[in-house]
This record gives sequence, C-alpha cells and structure tokens, in this order.
Amino acid sequence: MPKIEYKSIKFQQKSLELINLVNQVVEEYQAQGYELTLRQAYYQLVARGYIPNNERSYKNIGNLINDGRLAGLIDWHSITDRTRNLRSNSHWDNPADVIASARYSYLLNKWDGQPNYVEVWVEKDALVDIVGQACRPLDTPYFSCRGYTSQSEMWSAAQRFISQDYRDNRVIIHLGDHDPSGIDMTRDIQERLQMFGADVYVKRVALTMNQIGTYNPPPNPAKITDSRASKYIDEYGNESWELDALEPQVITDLITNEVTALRNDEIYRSVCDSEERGKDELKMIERNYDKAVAFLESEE
DNA sequence: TAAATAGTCTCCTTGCGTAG
DNA sequence: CTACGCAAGGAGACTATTTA
Repeated sequence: MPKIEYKSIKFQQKSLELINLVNQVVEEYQAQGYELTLRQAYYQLVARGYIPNNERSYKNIGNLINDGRLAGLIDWHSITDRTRNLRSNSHWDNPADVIASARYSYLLNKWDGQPNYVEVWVEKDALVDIVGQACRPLDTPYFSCRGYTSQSEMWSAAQRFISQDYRDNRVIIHLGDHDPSGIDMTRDIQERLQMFGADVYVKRVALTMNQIGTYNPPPNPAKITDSRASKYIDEYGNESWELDALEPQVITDLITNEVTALRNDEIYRSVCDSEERGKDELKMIERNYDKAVAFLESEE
C-alpha cells in the first residue's frame, strides 16, 4: 500500500486531523472490500458530521486529499477516479488460459424464466460499488444515474424494459438522497420511461423517512435555493439526508431483500444448477486442453 | 511564504422564471 | 410559444488568491 512523499507539506493540526479521519474511513471501507471515490470519502465525512455539506467543502476536502497524497500521508490506492480510465485489449498467455477465463465468466441469465425483470438504480455514482457488490451475486443489472439520468440512457433503458414486455412485471429498485432533487428524480425516472412507452414500476426503497427514523442519520438543511424546495418542505420539513449515511451492509441487505422478494427461487435454483454443469464441462476442457487438442488433431 | 481557500474548467441532466 | 439564465443533481482536476 504505497504512501509516497513527493512534497513536504507542514499541515495545520486541523488538516492533519481531517486527513486521519479520511484514512479511518478508507480503512473501514477497504476492510469490507469497497473502493472509495473522492466523492464518497467526502460524503462519509459529511454523514459523520465532521464537515459541512456544500460545494466549497467538497472542493476543500479534494484539495486536502490531494495534498495528503503528495505529502505521503494518504495511500495512492485508497481513492480511485472512476471517470477516467485506460481502454485496452485483453490478452492471454495461451489458449488454455482463455478457457479458464471463459469458465469464470460463463454465467447463465438467472432471470431466464422468471416472472419479473428487475434492475437496481442508484442516484450517485459514489455508491455504485456498494450497489454492485449487492447486485452481482443476485445477477441483477445495476445502474448509476449521476443525478438526473441522461436522456440517451433513459431511452435505452426504456427499450430494454419494452423488450421485457412478455413478463408479468418490470421493476426498478431506486435508491437516492432524501432531498428536494433526490425525491424528484424518482418521479422523473418513472415519467420519462412512461413517455418512452415502457411499463415499469419504479420503487423508491431508499432513502425513506422510515429509514431516517430507524437509523437516525445526521440532517442537512434543505437547500431553499433549489427550485423544488418549497414542495419538499411542505411535505417533509426543511431537513434533508444523504443516502451515504446508511451503512453499506444496510444498503446491501435492503437490495438483497427487495430483489429476492421479486424472484421465484425454484426457477432460480434450476438455472444455477445448469450453470454449474456448464462450468464443470469447461473445467474439464481446461484441465485436459492438450489432450483435447491432440484428440481433435487425430480426427482430422 | 506555504497552507488554506476561492474560483474556474470539463461534461451530463431537470426545472423554474423571465425575456422576447 | 420558445430561448435562455441560473438554480439544483451527479464526478472530477487544475490555477489563482487570501490568510495564518
């Protein structure tokens, strides 16, 4: 885990304390197998009440984390930039290797034959890793909206749901902040999908007033400059809450419960069984690759 | 004078209010 | 009626100015 000093920086006590808090959050999340983004680290500090929730505060913590890394106080692996990535081709050492990775990625669609089709959508990309770790074992597609979903993705999603029309129900499990815009996004998703002709039920499972009552996350003042604020305040009062304040395990359990409730377990298990058989066959080829090639050569 | 903070840039959106 | 500015939501990096 590299902490490398490229620059000597004499931080003030207050900044050192903040850096320690960042490292603390990073360690907690790494222990659970999650990678943090800058945005997520920021929201954790907000959710724990250490820093205010505004744009200036976010930028300040970004600068501090940057300096902290350059000064060798924060691990370079601890925070990832998910928006900028190198693209390249995949490579293998030999043909047997590609069969090994084929076996690994060989998955049957666990929603084949199911009465329902389900996707999980989350408002902020910062939480997509947590949502992903919940969704992958359930073989359930997941999507991060990044605020209001783009028109192009909304249209694509509508086409996807329309292609699932033969099923009984199509459902989006939606998770977002409890603030004027966050609440409005659930409505927006439902309305635009409807406009594009998709028959989908958008179920907002977080953050709800119920969960706020149960887990008691720290409140933020609702932004009154938000054009949706007055409607929100009429309904919920002048406080808002970040989805990030929920523990990853709480989010994971929530998603797991919501998705499995929409799944027929008998059908699910039978698909899992045939997947296992397929993997066994690939394993056989992988282990006896040379023999298989020799055999096929002798057949020619 | 170095650290902290302010401000600007890239890029995708919705929605409200006002100007034309 | 449409166009536009600016408020909000999302993820980042970079430079300039102020402050201790």
